[in-house]
Amino acid sequence: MRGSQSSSSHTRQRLLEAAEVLFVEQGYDTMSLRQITALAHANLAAVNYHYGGKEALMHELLTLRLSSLNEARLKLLTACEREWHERPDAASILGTLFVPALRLSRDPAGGPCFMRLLGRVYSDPSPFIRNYLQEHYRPIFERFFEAFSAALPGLPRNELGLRLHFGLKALAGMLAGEDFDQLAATLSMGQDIDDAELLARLISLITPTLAGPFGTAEQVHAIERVLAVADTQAVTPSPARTGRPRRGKDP
Amino acid sequence: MRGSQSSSSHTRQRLLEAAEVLFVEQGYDTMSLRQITALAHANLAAVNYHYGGKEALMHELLTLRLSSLNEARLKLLTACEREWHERPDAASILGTLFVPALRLSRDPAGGPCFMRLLGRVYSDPSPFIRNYLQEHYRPIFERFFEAFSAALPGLPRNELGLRLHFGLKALAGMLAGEDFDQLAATLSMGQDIDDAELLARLISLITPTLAGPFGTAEQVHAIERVLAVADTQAVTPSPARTGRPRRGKDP
DNA sequence: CAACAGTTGAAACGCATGTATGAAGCTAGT
DNA sequence: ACTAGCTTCATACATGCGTTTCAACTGTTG
Repeated sequence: MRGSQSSSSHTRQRLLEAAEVLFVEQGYDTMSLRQITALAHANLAAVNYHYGGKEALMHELLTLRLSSLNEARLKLLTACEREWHERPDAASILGTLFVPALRLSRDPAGGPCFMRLLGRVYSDPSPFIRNYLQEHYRPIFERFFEAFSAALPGLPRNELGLRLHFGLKALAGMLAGEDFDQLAATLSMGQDIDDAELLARLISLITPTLAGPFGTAEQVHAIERVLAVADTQAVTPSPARTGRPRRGKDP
Repeated sequence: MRGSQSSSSHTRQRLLEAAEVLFVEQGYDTMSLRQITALAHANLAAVNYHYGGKEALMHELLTLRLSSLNEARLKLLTACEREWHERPDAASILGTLFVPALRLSRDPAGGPCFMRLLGRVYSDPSPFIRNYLQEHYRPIFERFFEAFSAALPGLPRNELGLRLHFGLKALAGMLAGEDFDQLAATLSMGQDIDDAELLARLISLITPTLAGPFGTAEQVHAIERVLAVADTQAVTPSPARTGRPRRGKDP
């Protein structure tokens, strides 16, 4: 009955690996089944045969990479809340988000470029990826949102949502763009620092956005001075663009 | 010779407006010429006839919307540097970036949803949009980079680039996602505040990222505590996924 | 009126994508 | 050996894209 497909079902694995590489480099929409199957030295139909379609393949990849990460995050947050006698502050909560990610990025089980994958996932514009995250990880997002809310009392919930959205989106954009090692190199500035300090520097980019005051008197004053200078400037007259139709393209 | 095409060359205008709406809502790659021409009640071939292609249409739209903005930004920065007797600090420089944008967003000349357009432009993943920004606005980006560098001495240039990339990308992502008025409503928290305070609050989201210290002792300590808890947790055994091939899709 | 440049219209082209089909190849189990 | 089942292969399909073509239409000009 069975036992035959195990011989060369390495194809399944190679397809997954190829998909991971191409997804990290290009994103979901841009990577094509023909690219994937070519990189995996497999036939075009292989993806549909082994997984049932492009989305199913991606679903498998995402589940493989993200489920253990988010499990670890939840466990870590819960453990910190239980073992400590105080509520975790914002920096600690960010730590429970980043520590598991950093560990997986160095674990072969996390894949060859885990951090860039993470960045892609959180910043990919494709509806399918969006929907996957929405469906699978809204509970854990809400869990961490509540933790942040408890750590930052006095911050209205919509304001907190705004700032979280702001800070984490920026982080995802950076991770997607460049290798994490490169980011780490910039953050460590050539010195040899340990994980705690590295993560602390990364977190220091976000915490001020979360906890910082908004609209200090100094800042308001600075803007008022700029506004005053802007008022002195004449209103730029719109150049009245008048374009003519032209056939074809002009090389 | 002429005079005939002016009768119903409103088509050109309508195409531009439709492209703007669809670009703001979907981005460059996702919006199709068929959508644009349908929304503009024009023929499919109209874009190629009037502009020469999709990219040329977009080029016209971007130039129309962005050239005056960046002109105003440069003028304002230069004016502030000249009129003041001190170098502008980071908040003021951010002000010279945001004040012209805020004005244009309230000026009919800026288009119906200027802020969202701005967000889209700066966060669109399409190579064409990227390339347009790179080619047309690198000088002004470098101009402002130097200004920030002067305002934040002691910050290495690559570290500054990292933080600017971080903060401005996050801002663009937010503007693209939701209407600016909605953002303003959240920032003002229902109260009635003037432009200076509104912009100050917006800027307060970014300045701490730019000027803040990185890796304080407190933060390092917080991370070390999280790392300690993480070490106590057993390494999660990977659930050994064994999937079987399945033909077709399962609805 | 007739000729003409500008504009619109409907249809097709070439290309790339994800998916489906059916024959051929291969590897066991009897 | 041979048959059954899993896997691969080449190929075709339907769809959507940007672009092109050319005929029909429009309003002005000589």
